[in-house]
Amino acid sequence: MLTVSLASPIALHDQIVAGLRDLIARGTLAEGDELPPVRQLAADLGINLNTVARAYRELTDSGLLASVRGRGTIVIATVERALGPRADDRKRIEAGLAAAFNDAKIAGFSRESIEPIVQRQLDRLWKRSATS
Amino acid sequence: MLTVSLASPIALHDQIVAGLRDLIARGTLAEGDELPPVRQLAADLGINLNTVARAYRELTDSGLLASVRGRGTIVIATVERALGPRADDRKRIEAGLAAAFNDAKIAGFSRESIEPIVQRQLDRLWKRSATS
DNA sequence: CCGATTGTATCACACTTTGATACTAAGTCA
DNA sequence: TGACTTAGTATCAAAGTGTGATACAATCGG
Repeated sequence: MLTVSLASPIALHDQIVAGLRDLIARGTLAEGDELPPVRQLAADLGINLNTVARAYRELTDSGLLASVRGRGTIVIATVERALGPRADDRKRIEAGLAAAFNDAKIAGFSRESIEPIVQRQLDRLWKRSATS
Repeated sequence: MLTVSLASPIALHDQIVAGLRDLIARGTLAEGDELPPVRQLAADLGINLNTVARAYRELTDSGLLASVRGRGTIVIATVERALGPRADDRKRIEAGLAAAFNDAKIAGFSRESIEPIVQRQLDRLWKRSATS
């Protein structure tokens, strides 16, 4: 359900955050769903419980999760948030896309080769009958 | 031409790398162009020269720049690389796009609202007569 | 109440980032 | 050639960040 890589240059807790956000974004984790306890997920991933706890906390601070000591952690964000995107979100997201596209351009991708990748990503999150 | 933020969670040298890659990707910096000396760019940005040197070195290792002690640093990568993208590049780029799109989905963006943003990013790098 | 389970806080260690400083190589000009 | 400037590089220290070991606190079930 979730994996991390010790060899990755990305910090472990950031990998967990990204993985959980991915599961939430695609609807695998929906509002009210319980997450595994920090100790269990840490054991499954072979890492320290603090690292998982930190990821949970960051997502809690972001308003996606809710943790109660002794009870557990659940998802509280629906996939489409009630109030829609804010200006801050847009800026951050545009920066993320720009970095990825710059990377693609320098790596030698053509527009024709990158567009199908983008379409597949969009289809993955915002379901639409496949174009093929 | 380039700015960095001390407040950003992203490391300074990574900000410089991303900024230079952006300039290269959009063609502002082309093959053969000289980059400012590490001391000058460091002074302009108000940071240490080692930080700039590290960014230059990382891009040199990536094959985008060439540095010669005593002479300077130049761009050696054309925007479209000779051999085209490799499998590693594709994986990394897909991961970057997925993270940005997940972010957008969770932030409440609809597919209709994200698509124009994507199109504008693509137009920015792979010029095409504007659709407007 | 007592124990089990869960998230949280504290502390230590290792690695990374950033900076201060010194060194080395290439060019310039007398 | 030799002195000087300009360029990237190497070395070392300080501060910050990531990860882990351990102990603490809150909740639930018997």
